[in-house]
Amino acid sequence: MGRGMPVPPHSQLQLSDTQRRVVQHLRIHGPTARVHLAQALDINAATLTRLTQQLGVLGLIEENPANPLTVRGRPTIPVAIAGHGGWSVGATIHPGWMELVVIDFRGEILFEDSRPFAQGDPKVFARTLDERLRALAAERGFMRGRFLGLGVAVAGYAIGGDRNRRSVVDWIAPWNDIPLQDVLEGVLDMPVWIENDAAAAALAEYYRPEIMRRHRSILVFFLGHGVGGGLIAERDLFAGEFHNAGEVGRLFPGDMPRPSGIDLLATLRKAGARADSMADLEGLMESHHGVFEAWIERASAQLAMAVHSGVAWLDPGAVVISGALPKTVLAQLAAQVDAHCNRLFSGYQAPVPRICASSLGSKAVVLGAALTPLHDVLGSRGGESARHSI
Amino acid sequence: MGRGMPVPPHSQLQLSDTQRRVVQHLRIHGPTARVHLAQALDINAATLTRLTQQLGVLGLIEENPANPLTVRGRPTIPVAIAGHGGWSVGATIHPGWMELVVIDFRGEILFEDSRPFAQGDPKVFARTLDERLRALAAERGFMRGRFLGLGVAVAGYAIGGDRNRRSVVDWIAPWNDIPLQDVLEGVLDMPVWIENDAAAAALAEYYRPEIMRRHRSILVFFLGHGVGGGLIAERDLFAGEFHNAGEVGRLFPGDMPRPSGIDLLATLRKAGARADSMADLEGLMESHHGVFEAWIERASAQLAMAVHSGVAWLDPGAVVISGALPKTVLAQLAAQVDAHCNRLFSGYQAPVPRICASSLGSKAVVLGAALTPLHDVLGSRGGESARHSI
DNA sequence: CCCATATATTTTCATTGCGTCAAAAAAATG
DNA sequence: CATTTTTTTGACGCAATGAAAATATATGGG
Repeated sequence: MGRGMPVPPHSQLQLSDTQRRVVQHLRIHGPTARVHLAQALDINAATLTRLTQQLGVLGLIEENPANPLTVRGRPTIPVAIAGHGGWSVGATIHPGWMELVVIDFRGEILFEDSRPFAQGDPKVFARTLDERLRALAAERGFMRGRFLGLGVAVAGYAIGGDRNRRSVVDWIAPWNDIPLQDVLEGVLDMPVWIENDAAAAALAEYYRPEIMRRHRSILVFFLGHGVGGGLIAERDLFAGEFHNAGEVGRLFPGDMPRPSGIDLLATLRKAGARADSMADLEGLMESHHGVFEAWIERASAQLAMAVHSGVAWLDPGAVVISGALPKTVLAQLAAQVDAHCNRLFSGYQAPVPRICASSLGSKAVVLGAALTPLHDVLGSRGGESARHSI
Repeated sequence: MGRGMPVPPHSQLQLSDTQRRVVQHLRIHGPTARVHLAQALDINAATLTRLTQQLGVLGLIEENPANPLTVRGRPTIPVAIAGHGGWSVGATIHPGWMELVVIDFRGEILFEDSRPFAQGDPKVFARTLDERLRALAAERGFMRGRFLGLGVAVAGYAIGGDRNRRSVVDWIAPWNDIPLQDVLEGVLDMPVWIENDAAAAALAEYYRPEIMRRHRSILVFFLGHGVGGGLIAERDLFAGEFHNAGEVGRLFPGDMPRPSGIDLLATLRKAGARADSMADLEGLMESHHGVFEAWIERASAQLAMAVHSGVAWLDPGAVVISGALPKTVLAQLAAQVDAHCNRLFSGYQAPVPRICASSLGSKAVVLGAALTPLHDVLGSRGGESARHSI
């Protein structure tokens, strides 16, 4: 796996269909010997050698230490997604602060940071990010040319079928209805992807090996400031005709409380607790056990409705309940939704999806943001397609 | 567009990616001159000439009569999907009778037939079909080698994630949980596709030019014996992880009346009308106007719920209400569902889907069955992929 | 230790599909 | 008949892939 021609910056990376297939197989099945890759992908061994060489030069894959031997003959050397070939950045904005992660091509988090950010202006956001990245390049050797791009997760839906122009919640009013991709790319010199926060979370949940290995399609809920959904169909993020697939917040009428993190906080406050932010939740669980119980019961009934309809339409392999809530809360929610659904699905011979809780927690959104470039360039069919509207 | 080498039977037809792109463009945009095709598909004019030659030899496309001229120079000759290059068969089974259509590559119905069929046995079904096709070959020159395949629409959901093994309604009990594709292919010597009836209907609705030209994703309801749904995502039939996407019958609890054709019949009978089959509906519309009105009101409220959730999850470009009901009934249903949904979607800046009634009526299912082979071989990405369960 | 055997990987060579270019042919108008 | 535009054809190159031969690296047995 030598080093020949100079490698172009990753921001211009474009893989062929076959190359993408190899990468995707490795991502799903983990380190694999070339023979088995060839077999599984129905690609000639010679072709496969060339493919792995190319991907090696690009820094996308590397050879793993050989397996302990079991048979005679030349031993297999598994190849795997490379850990240090390049990076992707994810960012998202919260009320009053911003979050940032850098991941490698395996999807592992190399660096994470969150800092106060009161200003709404997206240009200031981009400049702050840029600063941070330059500092990181100096401190830890994250070379600029090796960044695939930046994914930004935004809490808001697409307007006019344009994924880059969104109607956003009030605390980031300056982000409303402007061409976010262009604005951010104007400041940062790397490709930018804009994604809905729940959709990003869905991508992150899907990229967990235990999910990806088992399923091709999943449904994800993310309970945070509101409640959102995301949907992976045939291993790809499903956008919908106007880029608003998964906007399940709409399913819960505005005049009733929604099953969201904010709503749990409000419920706790009403019960006399001091709950200002999601970070407080963990600490209140013991003292306000009953309030949590009641809320979980109500929220799970609401979620079960949305799960039920989502499953009927999409027939996913799994449903993941994710969000900025304590893990035990998510787990209880998942269990109760599961119970509700089992009742609804009873007497039905077809396979039904597992309903499970996320283990990523609130990190799902920003991680998913970082995975967006990765997924688009290295994973899904299109590449380039998802970044530009129409 | 000459004729050179002997052409292989269509049952083994396999198009390259580029060939498929050309065919798909023609299907969506109608007859198109080669210059414009080359431009739209970003394919070199020389390459395009070669592609159209190949597709011409295969009998897939043909030259249309030239357009009236507007400018100097050699006039453009539009090419179009050929009408007589080959055929596809669709079949479906109803309580007591079966339905059959033969379509050409444009999707036009060349022949349709329905005949009593009391027996449940799928082998007898296949033999009856085979007989009928042989007779047609003799009478009307439908040569066997020019059949792409047979699509069979079945009212039942897939068991165990196998699209060819289904849990079916009681009046075709012998079809239950057997490998339908194998059984039918054992009798008929052509490739067989098995599809859910509502999914087939969705395909048929999608292939109407006014839909296909405008949208990439749609949601379809089919009201017949029960209620079913089908879903086109990114111009492809979406199957779900276990091949049961669109099973929206589940959304309506079993102990309540569902918004189906059967339910309308039952409602009419309860009101004293003599309504034995869907064919009677048309005649009762005047005499039982009030009953229809009331039913439509109730059914549209039920449907609106399912539409609402489907739209929230999938964000389709359009929703089509189809079924074995009189057109005016479907139209009224669509209008009322639309009204309901507009209420639910109000205050939302994103584009919302049109909700419209089908003009295909009960024919949608069998037509969609016939389109299944066409779609899989000539249209969607895979080709071959959808016919075999993983 | 040396050699036959087994298996994985790499190299070499041929084929195919498609893009480019340039030129010719076709079919109209003025 | 000159001009214009589309379509066809031929020559050629490149990139991707497959088939077969060569090479690498192990085991196992004398």
